[in-house]
Amino acid sequence: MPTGNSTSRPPTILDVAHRAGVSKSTVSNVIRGVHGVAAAKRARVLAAIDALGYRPNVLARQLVQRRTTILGVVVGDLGNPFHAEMAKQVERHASARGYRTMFCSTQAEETAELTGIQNLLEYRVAGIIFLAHTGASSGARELIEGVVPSVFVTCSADWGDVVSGDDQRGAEMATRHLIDLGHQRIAYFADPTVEDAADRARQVGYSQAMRQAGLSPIVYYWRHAPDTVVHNNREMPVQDVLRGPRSVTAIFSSNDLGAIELLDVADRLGVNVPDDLSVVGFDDVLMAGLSRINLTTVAQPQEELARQSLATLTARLQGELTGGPVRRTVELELVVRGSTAVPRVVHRKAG
Amino acid sequence: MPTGNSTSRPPTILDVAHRAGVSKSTVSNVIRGVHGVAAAKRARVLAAIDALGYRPNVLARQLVQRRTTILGVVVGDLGNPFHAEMAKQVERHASARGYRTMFCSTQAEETAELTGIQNLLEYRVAGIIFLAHTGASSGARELIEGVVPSVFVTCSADWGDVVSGDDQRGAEMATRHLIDLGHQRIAYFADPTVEDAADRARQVGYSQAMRQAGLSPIVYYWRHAPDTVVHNNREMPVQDVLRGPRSVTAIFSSNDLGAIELLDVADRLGVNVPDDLSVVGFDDVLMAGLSRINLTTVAQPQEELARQSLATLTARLQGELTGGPVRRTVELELVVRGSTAVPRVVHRKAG
DNA sequence: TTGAAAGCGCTAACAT
DNA sequence: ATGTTAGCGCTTTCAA
Repeated sequence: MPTGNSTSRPPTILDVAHRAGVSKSTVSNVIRGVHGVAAAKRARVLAAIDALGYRPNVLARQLVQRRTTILGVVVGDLGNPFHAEMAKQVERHASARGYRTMFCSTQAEETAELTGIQNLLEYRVAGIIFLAHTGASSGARELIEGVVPSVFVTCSADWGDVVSGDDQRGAEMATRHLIDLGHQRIAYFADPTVEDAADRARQVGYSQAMRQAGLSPIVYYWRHAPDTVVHNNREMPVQDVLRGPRSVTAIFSSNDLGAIELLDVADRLGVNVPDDLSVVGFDDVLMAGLSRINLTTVAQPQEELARQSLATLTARLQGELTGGPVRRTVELELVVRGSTAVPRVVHRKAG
Repeated sequence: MPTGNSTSRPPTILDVAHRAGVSKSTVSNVIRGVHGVAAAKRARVLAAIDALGYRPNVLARQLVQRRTTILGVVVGDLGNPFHAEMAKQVERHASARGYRTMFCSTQAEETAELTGIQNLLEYRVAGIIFLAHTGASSGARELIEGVVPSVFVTCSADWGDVVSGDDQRGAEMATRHLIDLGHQRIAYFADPTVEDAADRARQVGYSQAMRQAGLSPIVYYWRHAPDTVVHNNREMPVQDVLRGPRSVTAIFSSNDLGAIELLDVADRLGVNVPDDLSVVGFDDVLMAGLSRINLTTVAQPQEELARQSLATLTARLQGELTGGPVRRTVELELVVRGSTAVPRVVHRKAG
């Protein structure tokens, strides 16, 4: 039973050694479980550890070993349910593999990301997992490359390992689903919070599916705040896309949050989903499954993504994986719910 | 410009000293910004630091200082949007005060919490912030008390500082809102993911408001999975509460997630909200504000909660706050949305 | 103002 | 099988 002495400093390995009447190496050997410590001594050491409430100082250990078991996790916005869930899964898998996680939140600001990375590096993290990355400048690369391995999950950089869903294929599935339902005027809505690389891949998948069906892609870049959309470098209100002469019968949003926002706007405008407008999202966040949201979406296997990223990173750390960046892609799945339906052609003609 | 030498070990303070032609103490003085280093030497040191790409090893520093600037954060479930947002705010405020955060996710399991705490302690965290706490045993207390200060945010323990919303008052407001609308059969739904202490306080607020209005409290403990509810130690399907002879006209849920689940069930059963059933939540998570959810709820000021917790913890760390546990309470606010309305008395009578 | 030296708590040779 | 010793990279007296 530990002496609840709150004023004294935490006991060290030396305190244990003294109490057990052995050298500190022996204590160290016991702690690290190295073979070849006499049973009697081992017992005495264990007893001393228990009596003193001794807890090894990981900082000291990792200082001499010159490597930590801390993993840096760069996360964009924990307020975003997709990111939060990814963070959770990453923490879970890291923890299971004996690593601790040090989070650094960037709010998609590059300066925040850069100072965050510096902090992680000062703690000599063993590796860095990017759940978001603003690849605006080469700042991150200059800080990290050749120092610690890093893996980009659901985001991308050409100088590190990448684990992500098959965005292009996912977008194709989503788009084809809408085409198969009979839609022809199908727009792609790019949400600004989606990573550039992912957005591009999804756009490619969308455009290819459209062209293969003889349809022309229409891409909108969404600014949520004033419910405005940018198309061909021109701003216009979202409502003009949902109604009016430029209106579409279906929208594929680059993520669920954008899609849900779209449902909100549609509701306010009296545009009925799915009768007047079909909406498909991307990610399959928890919210999407609520009966009131009921969003058709492309599901990302977050658990699998986290698993793969940790497998990749630990492989690098253990030297099992060497050489240039690898890229792992996991399968996505279309989850059909109630936000998509056959277009109401009659209405179109009448309008 | 740093030499991108990927094979060499990171430069140490000694490398910098050699290159600058000074002693390592001088380098240390420059790094820590202590006054009284000759301008010329300072410049040489700075140049050497830059040339080498030197980055101080925080582990080494904190080993000699015998204290870290790492804060442990015990979080229940990052998949829960309320927890995720709290985690985000806590990270933000910690970071702003120069602390790093080490997360440990517990999934409401005590063993996970306990091993998590041990890990944090091995890293010699300066303090621990609990965003969730299973106070089942005294395990956590035995590990932490007298070792590092800890603050319980939105949860509770009698041996540490507590920062939380005024749960009782919040529950009173919610209940009174329903009473004022004319409801009489108002139930309290306890969601299992809400911390015990918070749940109790909310129940008290609810019960008091009910009794003051001459109404009798009805408390249900909810098991989401099989849509079952426990009342007076007897299990029954939720639908029996929404319809049937035991039905109520309003429900106050101990959190938003439970309330949203309730909306789902109501939708499935064809029970109209708010006409047939008014629902009030607690927390005001992002989802609650979606037009399709539109939940009346008691808002927790998460940013303020995080701010206060960090203020409290850092005050302890700097010795500005000493003595027994303090308890800080922040004001809550009722956000009236579309899930509550005057009860449809006609319907009641007819049913 | 600067440098030398003694640790912080631990691991990992190396002796014994 | 156990103890001795030399660091890990840094801060912090203490002298000079």
